[in-house]
Amino acid sequence: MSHAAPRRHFADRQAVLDALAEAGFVRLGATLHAALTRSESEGDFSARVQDAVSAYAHFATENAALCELMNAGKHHPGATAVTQAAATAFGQMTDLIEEGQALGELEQGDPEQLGLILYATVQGITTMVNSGAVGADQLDGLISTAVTQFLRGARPRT
Amino acid sequence: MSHAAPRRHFADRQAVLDALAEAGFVRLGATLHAALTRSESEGDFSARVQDAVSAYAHFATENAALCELMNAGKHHPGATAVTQAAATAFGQMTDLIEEGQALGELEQGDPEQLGLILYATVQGITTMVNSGAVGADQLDGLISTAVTQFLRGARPRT
DNA sequence: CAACAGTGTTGTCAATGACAACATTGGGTC
DNA sequence: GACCCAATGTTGTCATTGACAACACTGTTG
Repeated sequence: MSHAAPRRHFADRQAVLDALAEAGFVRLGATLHAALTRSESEGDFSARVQDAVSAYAHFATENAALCELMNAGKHHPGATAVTQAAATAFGQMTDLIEEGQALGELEQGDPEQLGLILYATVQGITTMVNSGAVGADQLDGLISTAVTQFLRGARPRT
Repeated sequence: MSHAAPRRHFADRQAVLDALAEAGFVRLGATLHAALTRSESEGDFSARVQDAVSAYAHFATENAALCELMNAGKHHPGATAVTQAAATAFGQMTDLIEEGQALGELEQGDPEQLGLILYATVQGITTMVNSGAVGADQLDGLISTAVTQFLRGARPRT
């Protein structure tokens, strides 16, 4: 391969990064899907959330650079493929929240907002692990505590 | 100024970024301090947390590029100044958590871990706002909901 | 004064992202 | 089968950028 060959397939550097980010979101979506399918009719709701979030967290720490790309959001304006892949992955979070609401485990309210908060929490934790601000050995404990507290905090008031 | 002048003061590009990140953490620390001092003996604990977190969130969205630098963690190995400035800023979160524990508003447990989760949540939300994944108009609502749920989720079990 | 530390200046280098011009190839059309 | 065209790859060049060396100026200090 010559140094200029990629130009045939990608307009510029950013296009390459966009494609990588898109692929990353697809893989992340698949990872989440696998985690959610695995625990489908087994385990209670909180275990399902723990599994999904844990899967996300490990994906994020095992693909640190990729995740940086994904959440950097420096995509080409109009890079719909990236946005769409992200939305698909994220949609599973929203679905999970709706599931919890239907089960009476989570309070009513915009599922997107709840999902966003959970997603953001995981993302924040993994970012700190990836940046070295927090030791990787703390990841599982943090995630588990965060999810537990999220579930408690979003539980319907009796 | 000539193009090479900065080299007299910074070993390389990364050193410049490190210095910027450090200054950012100092400013963030000051912002947090101001928010916490302002509400010192006025308003209940949850209002104090809301204020502090809101201050952080706005700092992060108004200084998006700076915050990216700060949490990127690509600092020179041994850039203690950055790490220390970050710890100072972060320490205020921990202090606030301890305050809540003393007031009986938060459950006992490692205050660092609780603070980390709160910090990470805010960080995750602001990252998504900064990347455009979430509209800036949703920031306040998300932060407020997140803090409320955090406080509920970390409340001592009666 | 003389030496020196601190700072600024010019000039150059290697790496990198972007680009143009040309070559190869394989499938489709007449 | 001859021809054409689109897809892909190649070489070469350019501007930008981070890094660096060599030299110049200035103020302080012995």
